[in-house]
Amino acid sequence: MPSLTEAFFTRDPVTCSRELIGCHFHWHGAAGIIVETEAYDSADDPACHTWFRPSTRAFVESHPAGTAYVYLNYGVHWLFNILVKGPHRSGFVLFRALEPVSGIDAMRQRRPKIRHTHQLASGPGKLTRALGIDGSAHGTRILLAPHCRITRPAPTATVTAPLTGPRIGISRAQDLPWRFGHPHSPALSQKFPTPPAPQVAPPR
DNA sequence: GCCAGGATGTTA
DNA sequence: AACATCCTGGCG
Repeated sequence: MPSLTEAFFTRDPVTCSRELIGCHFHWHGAAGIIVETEAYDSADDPACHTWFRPSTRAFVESHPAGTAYVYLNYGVHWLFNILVKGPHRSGFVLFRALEPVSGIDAMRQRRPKIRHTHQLASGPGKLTRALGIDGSAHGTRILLAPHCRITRPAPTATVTAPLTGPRIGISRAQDLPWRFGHPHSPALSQKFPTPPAPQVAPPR
């Protein structure tokens, strides 16, 4: 399976977030399928940290595409993002959920109370806990690090139509459908809204 | 199964 | 004061 390079992240955040669904994320000997992501746009997205944090605007300016942006949320959970810098748009991809594939024993050790495999990383804070990601990854170019790989599946296995919906846990910009999910994955953090009924009756 | 509430650190 | 969350306990 081909590995992503930093070039993947030199496009716009929404495209990157959507195309990451179905890719495999390897971190220090553990790995899983990326089943849920969210896009944040550094220019005009009120939910993006750049909207209200000068330090995050400086981070975007001073780091290349593919840099990890990791921060502590609610004082409790590390959240893992990758910096995206395209010619027209920049921002972040938030990794929200993973379906564990390997290194499951290590994930269980870090999340000892979790019974079901598909609940080990079914949320952005759970994901970082399961993989052992913390603030030490912040600001590093993960795709150049030997312990990190993101691989793309064969074209036949690519998720062509990920689920979409509003982002979770934010109060601003609820109208933007910038959350993406793997259809029918058991490891999503929450259900996606059912898509609107088709406007025209399908042919029979 | 559901929901209310608490823990907790960094930013502004 | 707000916050891109998770877990627990209480209730049915």
